[in-house]
Amino acid sequence: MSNKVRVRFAPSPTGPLHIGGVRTALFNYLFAKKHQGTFILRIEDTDQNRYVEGAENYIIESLQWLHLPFDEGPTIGGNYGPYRQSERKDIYKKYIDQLLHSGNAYYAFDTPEQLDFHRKSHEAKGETFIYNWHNRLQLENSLSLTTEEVKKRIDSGKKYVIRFKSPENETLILNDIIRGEIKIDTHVLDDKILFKSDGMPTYHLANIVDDHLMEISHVIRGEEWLPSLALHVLLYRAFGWGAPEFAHLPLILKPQGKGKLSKRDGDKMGFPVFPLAWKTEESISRGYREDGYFPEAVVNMLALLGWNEGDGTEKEIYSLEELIKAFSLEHVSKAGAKFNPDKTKWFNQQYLQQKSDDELAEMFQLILNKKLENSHLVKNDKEYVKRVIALLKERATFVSDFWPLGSFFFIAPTSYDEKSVRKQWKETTTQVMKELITVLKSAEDFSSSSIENVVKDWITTKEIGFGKVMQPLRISLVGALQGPHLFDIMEIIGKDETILRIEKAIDKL
RNA sequence: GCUCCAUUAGCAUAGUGGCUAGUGCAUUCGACUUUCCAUCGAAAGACAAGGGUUCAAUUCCCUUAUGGAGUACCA
Repeated sequence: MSNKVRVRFAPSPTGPLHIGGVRTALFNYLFAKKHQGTFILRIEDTDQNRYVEGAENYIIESLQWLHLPFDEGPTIGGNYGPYRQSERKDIYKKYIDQLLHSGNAYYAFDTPEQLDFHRKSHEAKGETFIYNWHNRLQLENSLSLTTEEVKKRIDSGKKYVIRFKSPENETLILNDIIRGEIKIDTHVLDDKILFKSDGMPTYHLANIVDDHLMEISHVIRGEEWLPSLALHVLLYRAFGWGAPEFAHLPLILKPQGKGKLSKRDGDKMGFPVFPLAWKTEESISRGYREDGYFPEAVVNMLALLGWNEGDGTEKEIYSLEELIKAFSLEHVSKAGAKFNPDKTKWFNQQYLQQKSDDELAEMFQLILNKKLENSHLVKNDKEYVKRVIALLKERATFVSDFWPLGSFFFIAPTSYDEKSVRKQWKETTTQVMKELITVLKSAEDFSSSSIENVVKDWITTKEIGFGKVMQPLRISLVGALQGPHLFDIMEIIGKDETILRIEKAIDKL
């Protein structure tokens, strides 16, 4: 085995990729790139019953969207292929035979019904049924049956599985990069099924064989695999292979309460748990991409879920390149990381602030085109859009925010916020607004600062009071008491439009 | 039940055998803006409990509590 870093992300194509899976992919990617290693995508489709059409494409598209390209994998190939386990069936056959011959595995004929019966009856007595050294001789397998009987059963086409013969009494010391040493007694291990009766290997066998053949140097996976680590290490030993190093990532926990993050949490609290939207006949699950998140923000958020650069750094915004540089498995925390949808939004906001007005204008234009079917103001004036964005940017989190934040730059208000009107539009207001129109009409220079001077002078000399002018004016132009600096708005929409809107407000209110 | 893993403020985390335990989000209050927005400033808030080891423990060890994961012919 070479000492080059080779890691794999090995999802099952059973549906859309969960955000936890994406984080696992990300950590694998970061670790690989940090060490100039290879990032491999391997599709673990040994369970034919759970296979979902389109899931593999979904996985690949997700990685593409997040800019986490794999170096080897399905569709692009590599020197260690094939990269779908369903296409590696013959390989597993060969290796399970090896285990059978060396006495590390055995045939078992117990039917699912029989096993189920055992489990149930044990449960009734408050015990757990474990298929291992303490009872394997009482069950139907090639250890308890005669050689002839075993042969007879196999020849007659009776279904069987192949189980691992786990050692009876031994204390294993396992090593995890994140957790350190883990001790486990083999007498509590059960004889896991390695080969299913449908001729496919289970995850346990397939992942060891593939990791070995693909020369995987580090296995970085979710914490849910920790209980299987002993089995896997034992398997490497049974094959006589050196084992890769292991790192088990902490779980991603739901925002409130306990337990790991599930799709339901997202639905309930209104945030996506998938990178991309996923449509089935029954429902649509939202995705970060469709919800308007930037891939960089999602990556950044995910990277900080269970990892921190350490050394008291206060840095939170990392580009992918910076993450690669800073990442290390030693700084991955052991405790589960609670998912925080608000923080995710915050990251998106940070990234939005970093983008240029130009870039944002281009993205916003797409939304604008749909909204502005019959606007009299502007349709495709990029400069205009850019000026608007410059004003709105700092209060936006998503590109889609620009519309609710600043639709009045494109369409005159069609209605006025009732509460604001009630509070700010007094009887005298109409008269004040009429005078204001005269003042504005006289303004030659309609730039923000110069209108501001003119209006302020007028207010002071007439002793009207700022609020009495500015608030109704805002209502006239915006339709509500919100938006950026009023004089900036006036400059952008222009003199004519400004006066038009005030007249309209006087008329309507 | 059994096995394994975890536990710093509401949340995410940093950090250390010994001075006031650092940061971000959220919260509260101020400033600015006559916008319950944004920005800026400030405040409040934590080492799960008990026992050791030690001159000294949030930091090392044990127990308890709490939580999580696994316990499938699923991955």
